[in-house]
Amino acid sequence: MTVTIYDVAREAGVSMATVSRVVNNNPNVKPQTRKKVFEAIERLGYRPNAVARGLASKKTTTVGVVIPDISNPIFSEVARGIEDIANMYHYNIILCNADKKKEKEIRVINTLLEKQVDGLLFMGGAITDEHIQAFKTATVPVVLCATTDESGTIPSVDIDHQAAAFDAVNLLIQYGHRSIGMISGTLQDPSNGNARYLGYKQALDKAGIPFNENYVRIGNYKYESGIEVTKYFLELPNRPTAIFVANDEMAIGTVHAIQDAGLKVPDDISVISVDNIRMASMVRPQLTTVAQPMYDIGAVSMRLLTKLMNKESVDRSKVVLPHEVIIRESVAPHHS
Amino acid sequence: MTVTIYDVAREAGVSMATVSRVVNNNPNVKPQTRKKVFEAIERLGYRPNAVARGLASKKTTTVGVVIPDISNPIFSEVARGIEDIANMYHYNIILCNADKKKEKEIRVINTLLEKQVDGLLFMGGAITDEHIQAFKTATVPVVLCATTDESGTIPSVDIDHQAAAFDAVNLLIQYGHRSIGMISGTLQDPSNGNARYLGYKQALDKAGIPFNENYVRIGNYKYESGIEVTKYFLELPNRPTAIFVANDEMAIGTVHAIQDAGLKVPDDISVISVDNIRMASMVRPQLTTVAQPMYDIGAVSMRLLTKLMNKESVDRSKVVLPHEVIIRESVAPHHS
DNA sequence: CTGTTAGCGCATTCAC
DNA sequence: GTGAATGCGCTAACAG
Repeated sequence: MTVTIYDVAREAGVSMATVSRVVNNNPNVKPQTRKKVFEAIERLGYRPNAVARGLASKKTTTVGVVIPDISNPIFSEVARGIEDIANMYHYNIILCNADKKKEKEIRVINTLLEKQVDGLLFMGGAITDEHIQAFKTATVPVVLCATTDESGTIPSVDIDHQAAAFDAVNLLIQYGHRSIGMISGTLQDPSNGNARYLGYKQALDKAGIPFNENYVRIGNYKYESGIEVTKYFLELPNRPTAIFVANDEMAIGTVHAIQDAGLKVPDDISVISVDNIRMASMVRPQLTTVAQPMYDIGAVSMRLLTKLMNKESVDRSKVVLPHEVIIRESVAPHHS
Repeated sequence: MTVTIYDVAREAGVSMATVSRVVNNNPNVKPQTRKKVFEAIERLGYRPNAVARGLASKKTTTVGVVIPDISNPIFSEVARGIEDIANMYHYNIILCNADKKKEKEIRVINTLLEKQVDGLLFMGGAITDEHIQAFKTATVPVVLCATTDESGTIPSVDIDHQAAAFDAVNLLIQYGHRSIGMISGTLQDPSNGNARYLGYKQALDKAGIPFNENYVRIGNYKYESGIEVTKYFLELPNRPTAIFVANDEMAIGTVHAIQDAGLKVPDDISVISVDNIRMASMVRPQLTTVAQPMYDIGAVSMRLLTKLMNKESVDRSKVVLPHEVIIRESVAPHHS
């Protein structure tokens, strides 16, 4: 039924070792023999069995990528970066969606490890002890991308979320705003949600603006959430003149909520966020935001992983990529 | 270094066959023995090697999914449907992005087949002879989702794109529009791009509206493309009063181009499209569009694949799921 | 340059 | 219920 390397060997009148050599591009084969083998392969429609190869060689040339939420544009952009570099180094990648569920993340890590991937890339999300535990059982290298672990034991590639948030809020302050609201993500995630919150506080602090609890509300990173929380701000007796939103998607909700209330962005209220997903320039006004180099985060983390898999030495196993403030149309100076 | 089934056997004082049985939930094991084995597994931190298992059993319990463009929300939603059903039937799925390149699609199909997946799901995109050829070499079942092949030889799950387009344009006509532009995708793709074009023509035809070549322009499904093409329409001496756009993303571009020109949607120009991605309701005005049941397309195709993998008989191997016109805010009656 | 020989880690007969 | 033996398809020494 299925044609094996042995069938090819017989057909070509050589040994299976030779077939293996030509299939694996081993140079130690006479061109003539190589040709014979290729013809036999063609004739028989032979397709190498990666499973058998993996068992024999103890390498699968594939890396597992766990993606927290396949429908989140951030992660899909990171995935592109991962892929391009993976292809460059001739690794296959297998993507596993984890649906934002911690339990599923752990499960996926384990099945990936069972499948004997040569390395693991873990994207996004908060890193808990359970994660660390799962990573520890791995005999292959692991790198985090677009997230970090607090303990700092696992190689990672990410931006400095606190600094990014700081820069965003700081821009608002430079534009004369002093009543600045924030729509945050969950504070439970230290590497991301909480970091952005800290950046916000830090910027206020530096400018000598007192922190006002009523100016901070928690959203869930979704568009609808942005709308909802913004309504709260709009009903405040002294509503903020600018809002810092933890991600672009919520920020679009914020813009629409403001517009739906008959106000204008940025004339009445300025809005700034973080991420710079494609959608950020698919709104009117276009979003001013702090860009995360998503593609690069993916590319660099994959490159780091290849080094680790090759047992090359790496200087820093925790790399922080630069972010950039992208000025568009949603922020204006505050006129008092 | 790595602990094998054999180590567990020794540790538990049983044979490897027994360990294999408990790992695979074979009922023919005395509870007491089972317990001993589990303890040994725990103690040693044994993790089954899926590669070895795959070689021995000739099954990998994983299905390969090729996704044409991971950053396209349509496909990621379809992928969710696939995943949920796959989990339900205890299959792992490995996602492979093909970057909208035919050459890469073929390559990915082949590596997936080499990896001995138990089945293959091919998403989106035009199906060429090369694809068919690649599928033919597969010894495992293949199903297409969100696309169809013309020859009808491969099982598939999709909507009737022509009918969907027809319904969209028909709505416009019922609202009194007779000057209806269309922004199409490539006409090279029979199952999708061309089908929507045919639906447009069909609707005009039925209403006795003469077809006007200048009212049809080809875009590339991207936001920017929607903007660009719409500008062309706006400069037409007798510009259309309504535009049918082949997908939501371009339609958002259309809406913005119209607004940027100082006109209003839908008061001045109505816009309707196809897909109903999340973003369709993240614009002002919210898009009236024909919904594709993306999640269901994924779920149904995965279900179909499980049947095929089990060699169960299926009644129809080409299933067409219903679409639905979603009325929102971007279409208004035409006032002459 | 090419062939022979051993496994890789496990599922699966077939006995007992 | 359990164990012993065999082989899945291939790579990797090793020998020649």
